[in-house]
Amino acid sequence: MRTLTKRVKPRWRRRKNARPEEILHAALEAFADRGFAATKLEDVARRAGVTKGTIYLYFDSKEALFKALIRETIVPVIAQGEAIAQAFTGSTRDLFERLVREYWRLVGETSLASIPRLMIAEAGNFPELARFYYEEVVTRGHRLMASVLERGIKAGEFKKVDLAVATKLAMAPIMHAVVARKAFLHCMPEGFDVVRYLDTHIDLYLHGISTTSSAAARA
Amino acid sequence: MRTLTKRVKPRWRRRKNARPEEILHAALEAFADRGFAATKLEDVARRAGVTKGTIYLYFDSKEALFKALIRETIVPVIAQGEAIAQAFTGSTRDLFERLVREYWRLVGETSLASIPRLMIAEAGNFPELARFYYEEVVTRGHRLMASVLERGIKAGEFKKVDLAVATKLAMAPIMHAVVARKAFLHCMPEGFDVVRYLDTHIDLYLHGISTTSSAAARA
DNA sequence: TTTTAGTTACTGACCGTTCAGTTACTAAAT
DNA sequence: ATTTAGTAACTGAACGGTCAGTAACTAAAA
Repeated sequence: MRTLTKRVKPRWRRRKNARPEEILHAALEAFADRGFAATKLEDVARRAGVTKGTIYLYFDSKEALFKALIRETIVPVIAQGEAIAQAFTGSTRDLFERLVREYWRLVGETSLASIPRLMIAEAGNFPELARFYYEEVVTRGHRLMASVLERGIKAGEFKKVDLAVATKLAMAPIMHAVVARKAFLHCMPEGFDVVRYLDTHIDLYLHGISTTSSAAARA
Repeated sequence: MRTLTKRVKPRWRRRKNARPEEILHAALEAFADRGFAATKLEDVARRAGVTKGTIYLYFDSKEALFKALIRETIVPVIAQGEAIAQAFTGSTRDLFERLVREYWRLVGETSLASIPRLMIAEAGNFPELARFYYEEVVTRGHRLMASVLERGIKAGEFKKVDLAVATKLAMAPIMHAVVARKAFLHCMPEGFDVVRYLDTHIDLYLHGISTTSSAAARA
């Protein structure tokens, strides 16, 4: 007798608020393992549990979706790093280590790790987006790192180095690990001992930049 | 009076031997600034001075063209590095420096610089190719660098370090410079002083790994 | 009932691939 | 030397599959 009044689960629900985030998350996964051009919006939609048309309710185009993805996901991480540096009271060496590890925790070992690789791959196709990313992520990240190095120099912990170069050299091993690991993880039977890699980088870098020759040993 | 016997420049020439290389070169340029999926074979053909159909006389498909590109261009560079290391007689520090600079000369500042970035971008779409590249370029390059480090350790020049990690840390700044520079050069108003960057990396790295604390200064 | 989030079916452009035809070249025959 | 028959490199247009984007419709919510 439940024929007419039967409360079936509706075939879909209206969830205007949740959709954009879900679609972005799905887009991140899809773009991450196929790249921009090779991923189909239908695939993004399926991962997000909607259909293609729905994506167009929230994003103007595939390109707009990609841009939103880059803009919304990665900038907050930089902001968080800046906040950590702002509030930090310990030695600059410890701050350096803290920031490196935090970056790995927030980006390197999460799905966000795909963003730098995506951006590097697609920079040529989206010049304005590349510009935005370079300004708001790369440059801002470098500024943060440079300010840390400067703090160390002012405190007498670090040698007076060329800030621009020293900054790039501090970031490069981390960024390359993020990017290359994402790309080649399947090809590495031996795995990639990231912890040891980061440990050694921090150790070696601090050893190189520190005024005291012995004190680079980690706490 | 040359109307009938006039030697006009022919619309095209038969140049069976030169074509494959020319097409590969065109493909490198095209793929380099658009990525695999986004470049049209028509564009490759135009750059090579032929038409689309001609490409198919020499390559089975777009994918085959891409694979040939990767295989033929980058492997020789590694081989050359191995030859240099084999023949080298000086100090390991000098060998290290020589190899780093040679890699930059042969790859970093040539059109080959696009290959690592391309491979990183497309690894997900071409698993077997990624495997090939990882085996024949990455691993082989790492083996070369590891052998250099081992040489230094045996000679008492270098500390006894974890070879796998130390190798990756030696390569990472170079690789990242190659990849990121290609991607963001347009966005860098300040430019990228590669010479200084490499100098500092060599200096810092050798300083970190050398047994003698002072001798890292370059000749 | 009205509104609107969401679906479904469709379109049109794009591009990899194919192939019939054309042109450059080669060498045998005159 | 000139003609001519034969070959193979190369062209260009057309085909067909794919997919971003759209419009007509449906059902959930208000």
